[in-house]
Amino acid sequence: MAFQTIRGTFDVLPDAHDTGGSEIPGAAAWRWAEGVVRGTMARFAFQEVRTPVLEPLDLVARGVGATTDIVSKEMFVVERSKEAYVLRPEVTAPVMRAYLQHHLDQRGGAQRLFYIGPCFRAERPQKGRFRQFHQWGTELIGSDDPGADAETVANLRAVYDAFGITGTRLRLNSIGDAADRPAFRDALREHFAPHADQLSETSRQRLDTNPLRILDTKDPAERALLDGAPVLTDFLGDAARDHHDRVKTLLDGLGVPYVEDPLLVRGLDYYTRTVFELESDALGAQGALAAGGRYDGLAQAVGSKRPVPAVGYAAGFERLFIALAEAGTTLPAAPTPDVFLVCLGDAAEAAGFGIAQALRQSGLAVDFALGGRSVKAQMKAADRSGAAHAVVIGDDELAAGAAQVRDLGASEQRPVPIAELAVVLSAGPAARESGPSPVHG
RNA sequence: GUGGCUGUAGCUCAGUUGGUUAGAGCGUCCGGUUGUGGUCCGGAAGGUCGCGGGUUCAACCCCCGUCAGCCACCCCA
Repeated sequence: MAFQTIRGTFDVLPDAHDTGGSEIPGAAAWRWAEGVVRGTMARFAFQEVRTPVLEPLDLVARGVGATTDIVSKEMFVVERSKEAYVLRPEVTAPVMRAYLQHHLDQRGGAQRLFYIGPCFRAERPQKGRFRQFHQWGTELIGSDDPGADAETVANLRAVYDAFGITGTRLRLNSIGDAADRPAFRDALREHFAPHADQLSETSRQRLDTNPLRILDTKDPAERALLDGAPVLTDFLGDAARDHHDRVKTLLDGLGVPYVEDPLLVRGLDYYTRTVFELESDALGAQGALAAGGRYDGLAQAVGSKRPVPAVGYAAGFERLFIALAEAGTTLPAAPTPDVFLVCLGDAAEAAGFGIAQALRQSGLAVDFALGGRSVKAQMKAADRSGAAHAVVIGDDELAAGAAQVRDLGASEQRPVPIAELAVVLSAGPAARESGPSPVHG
């Protein structure tokens, strides 16, 4: 085997396969999952946008934040003609870029947008963590109303409900407005400074660059220092506090469950006020299924003259599939043809192409073996294809003008005039459109 | 980026204290007389034992490096 997928990437094949630990669902499962997402988005009146995989490096650096891990060490940078591009590590900054570039505010009102697509981060691969991974997410741009936050969270929950995934926990917090942050940062620094020697090297750096990040440390020793540390909630300005309260009231009214977590912060710089994360205990270290929040500061960070309030979330397909597997959900298998054509001899094979074409034009999915294999081999292939019927054509059938139609399930066959094949075969179980549904168990 | 574990046919795995033609099951292909599958029987193809060095008369087995996967950390979806 000469070439292989590069580290942390994978192929999607007709059937599921695994990379050694992570099960990669087949293409039909991906299509189905994307369809479930699209269905939910439609019900929330979110509309799709598709942005390039390649974006200007500066957009990401300024949008996501230069001190973040993503920008400082996980970007795939592409250089060409002195321009620096990156394979997008997330899609929020690109969508905001598109919103500003195309003046989507001129469509009127807040824009309810969603996306589905690949992202790239040069992290060390693990189960549920790839270098090319796939996300869907929403961006509700142009509204500072708490209702926008509530809609976003409600949408997130609705998607996972549609997938039948239970046992998740939605953590919610407010990190306040940019103006609230300095006082809190100072308070944090004051709190940690005396214990700097007990902090890890990275935390000590963060004390300088981004003290909020120390809050979500998992280091037990550092967690101990969190006792008595200043609480973000106490530093919220009136506007942010009121906003947060109204978001919670709306979610309570909707019956959307969440838990408040004053230690929840986000790794990306653009967040303001509302932040949340959906996690599952079933996923091990990759517990985060989805995360998001409000990012009122992003637009200006990427060059807008006016502030543009917005809120959204991003969710990972790879982790969704792990959660679906944990839930015992059966994913759709590759589609099967309706008919498998078995041709004996050159004349029959020549006629077979015409018959296949006619059946296909009538809407049937038709497969057949190329290259004149033995009847036995062709029948075996027909069986394996999953087709409901095999249509056998040989010299006898051509002479009689009638093919043998074999019901592969019942093992019965009868002659059918070639001209009537399309009608007869279409009369069967032709509910192929919607495809199989997953079974929850 | 750090640490640990793993790496033999398409898949799941065997492979004796290093010993000379590396095996099995499943799968694939062909066949079991002239045109019929899912069972059965027979046969075949398929492996530079992840890759590269080293030790040795001799290495899939030992040593070093490297790549990849997995797990944890970090971080994140």
